[in-house]
Amino acid sequence: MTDQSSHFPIDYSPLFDYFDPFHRISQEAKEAISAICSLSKIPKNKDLQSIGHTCRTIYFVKKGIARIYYYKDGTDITESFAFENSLIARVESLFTGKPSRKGIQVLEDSDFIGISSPLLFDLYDQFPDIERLFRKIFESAYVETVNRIESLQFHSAEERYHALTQESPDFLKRIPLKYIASYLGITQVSLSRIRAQR
Amino acid sequence: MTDQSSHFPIDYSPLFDYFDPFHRISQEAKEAISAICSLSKIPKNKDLQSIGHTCRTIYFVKKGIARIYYYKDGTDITESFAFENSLIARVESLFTGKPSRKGIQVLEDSDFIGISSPLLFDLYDQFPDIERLFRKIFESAYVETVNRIESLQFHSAEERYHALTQESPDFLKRIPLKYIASYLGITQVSLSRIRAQR
DNA sequence: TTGATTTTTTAACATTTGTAAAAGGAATCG
DNA sequence: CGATTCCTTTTACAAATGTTAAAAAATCAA
Repeated sequence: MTDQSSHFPIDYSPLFDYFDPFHRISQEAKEAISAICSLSKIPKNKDLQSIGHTCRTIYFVKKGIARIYYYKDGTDITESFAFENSLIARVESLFTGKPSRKGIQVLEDSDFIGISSPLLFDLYDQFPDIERLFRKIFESAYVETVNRIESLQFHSAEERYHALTQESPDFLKRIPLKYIASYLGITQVSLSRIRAQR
Repeated sequence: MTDQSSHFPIDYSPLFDYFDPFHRISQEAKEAISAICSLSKIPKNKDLQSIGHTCRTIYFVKKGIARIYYYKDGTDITESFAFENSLIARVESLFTGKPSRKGIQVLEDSDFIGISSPLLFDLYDQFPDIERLFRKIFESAYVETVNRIESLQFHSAEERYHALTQESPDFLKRIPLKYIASYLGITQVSLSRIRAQR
């Protein structure tokens, strides 16, 4: 089966292992979350979510890599990447309910656990611990985003590239450089130049 | 009284008017929040919070303007501004509990309502609606930050400047250009050049 | 494997942005 | 008011990054 959602029995343990450090929730709460999840297997280079649709699913990357991208004057720009054991969602659409100009594309054959966001938000009323869990998850994502601004605002492209190679060497091995360039806010040509410097 | 906190009777209505569109809370909840607030009056150019301290207060700007700033290789960089009727906090410290390399400086004689964050987080257990209110406030701030990344990542300095003049003409009237330049991620000289272009 | 396609690098030149220093203006304070 | 200080602009030059096109390298599919 490819490019399909499934309701076959799914192993949710990686998801709950990911949740645990943020906030512990009851077994009952875990079951409530499981009930609003489904598995998606997406082949390399396909879109998990297409440009123009409103984000109503929060994805957990079980296997593979994905990126959020959009077009600016016809050129493809990568906003962010997500690796195994992390969440990915177009938050500006998730939290506003407006259609997103961004899409999510898969860079390797990947498996996702999709959590329905409208159903999740309904669970918040019933399970305050689920609300607290996701509050903490998004607070943490917010902090990462603030740190990223600092990087874009006043580090040179070269500094940003070298920081990336140190923090996540995996990036360079598994992601095409053309995607890394726009993620760093520069062109492919500039990135090649930086790489050639030593 | 200047540069001092006060527990004199404070008019909290602007704060609760600001909260309302995010999430309605009970009168009891409002009183609980009021009980953990205090007023700070800070004169122009002074620091509301200094570099190196851990953020334990969320500020509401009642009057005036403030900015979050830090030093990169000795040069002063503005991360963000806050005007009347908005919140300001160094979230990377607020949510991690670590000391902040950033400070908050006041650009005009200003009045703030300071909300103690440890006491606020305690209220979350007692008042789920307060937790929900702040969850929504920070989700909204998160969305703004994501949009700012897009601006820094793939708009030119000139585009960013013109976007700013359109979105918030007030910026230009009330904030020294040297602070606007670093906020846009460029030097004062570059900003002057852009401004001179027409 | 071969051939086709995609990705990455290189080159040459244009444009943008940075740096340092000086000059002009504006605000502040006694 | 005058003097000082701070802010903004201007100038000249340097460095970084963008643009376009082509070559080289890597990847993919038959």
